[in-house]
Amino acid sequence: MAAKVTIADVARHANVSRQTVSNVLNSPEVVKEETRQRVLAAVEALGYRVSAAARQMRTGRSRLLATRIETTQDGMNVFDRFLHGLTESAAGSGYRVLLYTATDDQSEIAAFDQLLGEFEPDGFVLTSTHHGDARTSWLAERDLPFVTFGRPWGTSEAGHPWVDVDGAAGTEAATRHLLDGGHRRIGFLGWETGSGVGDDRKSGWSRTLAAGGLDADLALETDGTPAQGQAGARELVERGATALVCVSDSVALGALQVTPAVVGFDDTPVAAAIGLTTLGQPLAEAAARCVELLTDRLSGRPTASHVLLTPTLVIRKDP
Amino acid sequence: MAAKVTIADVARHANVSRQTVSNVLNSPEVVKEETRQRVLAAVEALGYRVSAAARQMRTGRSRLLATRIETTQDGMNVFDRFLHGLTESAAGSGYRVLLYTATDDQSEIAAFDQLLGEFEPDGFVLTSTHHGDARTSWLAERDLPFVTFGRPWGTSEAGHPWVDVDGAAGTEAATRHLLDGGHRRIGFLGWETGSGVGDDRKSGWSRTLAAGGLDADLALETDGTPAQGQAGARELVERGATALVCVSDSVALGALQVTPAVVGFDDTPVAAAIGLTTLGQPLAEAAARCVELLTDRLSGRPTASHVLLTPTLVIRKDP
DNA sequence: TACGCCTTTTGGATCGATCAAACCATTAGA
DNA sequence: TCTAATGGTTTGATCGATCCAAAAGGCGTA
Repeated sequence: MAAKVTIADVARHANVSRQTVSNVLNSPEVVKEETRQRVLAAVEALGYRVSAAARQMRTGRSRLLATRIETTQDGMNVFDRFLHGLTESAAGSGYRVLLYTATDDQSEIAAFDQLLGEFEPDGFVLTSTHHGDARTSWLAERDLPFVTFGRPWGTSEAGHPWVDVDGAAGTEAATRHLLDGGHRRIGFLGWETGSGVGDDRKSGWSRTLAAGGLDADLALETDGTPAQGQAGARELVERGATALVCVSDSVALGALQVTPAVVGFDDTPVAAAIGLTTLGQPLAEAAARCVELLTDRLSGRPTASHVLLTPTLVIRKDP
Repeated sequence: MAAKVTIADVARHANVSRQTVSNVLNSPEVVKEETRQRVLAAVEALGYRVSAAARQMRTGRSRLLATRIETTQDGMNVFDRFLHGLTESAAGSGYRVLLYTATDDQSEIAAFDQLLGEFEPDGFVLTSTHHGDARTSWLAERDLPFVTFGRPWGTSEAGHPWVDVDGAAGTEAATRHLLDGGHRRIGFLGWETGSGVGDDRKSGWSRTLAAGGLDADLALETDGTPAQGQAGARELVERGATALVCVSDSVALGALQVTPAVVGFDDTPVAAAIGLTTLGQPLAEAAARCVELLTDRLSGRPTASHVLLTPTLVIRKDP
């Protein structure tokens, strides 16, 4: 294994001092162009890379972003694609993604505490925000940099930057698509009331029907499984529904057993595989925006307070 | 934000020297029990945690494991569950998982090089091994610690530790299950020859039929999509097949449009959602074994050369 | 009492990068 | 001519944990 190349080696090779090398890398504008070139050539020649540990020692910044890797409950989630985008965007800004696991808010806070003591990540990216989220207040109290993918539900205060996908806009597009297809009795299969995401998605459906002068009375709550999706779909169809907007692909999958005019949400692999029309979230962009908000804040640049992205209707069969 | 607690603070609080605190944490056996207790109490009281950066500076070990986050091609993959297990097991051994992205072997090697210079991960976990894998030889040449999830295909040398799931054993179980169900003409839908994983899975099917005195003649290659799965299934059924073993859930999904007696591979969310019988990989255990092999090697303990796990047949409907 | 042996503790040096401040020319201003 | 300012570069000190060599303390034995 090649011996480690330090900043002193580069300095020697370029006939300058350590500090000058450091300046070339961190504040190029204070170094004379000719020297800069010479140092860069030495860096190249020796294959020098800054030691993250040594830099962190001195500056207190680790260039690490921490995020929780979620347990795939029903597996039809979207997190892995988000995580991929996050890793890619972070790398583009010179950051790396560090993973941790947690089972609930409290254990996640414990993970924050431990990570901050050991690896000192510069920031956190939180997912699955929910009502009464203990994590955001814990981080905010300590003035630690973080972004959430998911808006802060419940609290009126927008105390921290967030990125989210506009669920209501999505279901509005879905509902309009079904209306365009000639449907007039369009139902909605949702989650239990109180889930921020679920309520948001439902609102897009109801407001679109209302805008069209139609009753938004065909709605049912489910636990999110295909089984309950199927049962719910059966009931709504009996009550006159000819088409259904669903809160997730998982629910839609069940509904599809009852009627073909179904729109799901999330564009999971399942939807692609079975040809289900659904709403795709711009996950790579969401991840990029998360990194952007966080790194802006970390470098003291003015930070947008939040970003709301619009999902795309992916049409796979005629309703 | 609370000021950082250093080892010197702990030493002062417990009325001992820095070195004694360090000994309590790293070589407890050399410290008198009473002193040990006093130091641990101080650690607890002050909420002290070792600074990973400072330790790494001195010892050269980062307690970081790096792994690539894969792009979900057709999305029906298994990697996210493996990654979750990896993060959890690593944490249990005092390691953290650091992510990077890459598009091919060469860019992954570039990522190795960069990471080794900057964050100095103690080891790598590689997935998706394949014939002529440039990554393993690069790492092996430099004597860097790594494990692969996936056996080294092609090369006879077992030069590095690996963990894999026995695909042949899986398809053998699947084929036997179909035989038990009364089927005698069982087909196989695979990938193109040359894919190590695909050939392995096919071999379990053919050897089981051979052992039962049956011809293993109903086999076709596909590109792995549901579309080709469906086309292939149609052809095999025309040629007399009454049941099909498939190389993946994705292929099985297509085959399912043709005949109900289908077994998939991977137990993806799709399989669970549509009630497909399939082979589940013990991903959490595979991840745990990867961490075990790697940390054994890192601490100089004797290391098993490899681990081969057996998949489980998940029966969801009668063939 | 002196000596050696063993356990436990101590102070200094070190890892590599960056900060703060000093240094050296050279030029502009009084 | 002298001082002040400027641009460009260099020199020590530092971050926190660990390694190293060596000192201090306790105990038993000659």
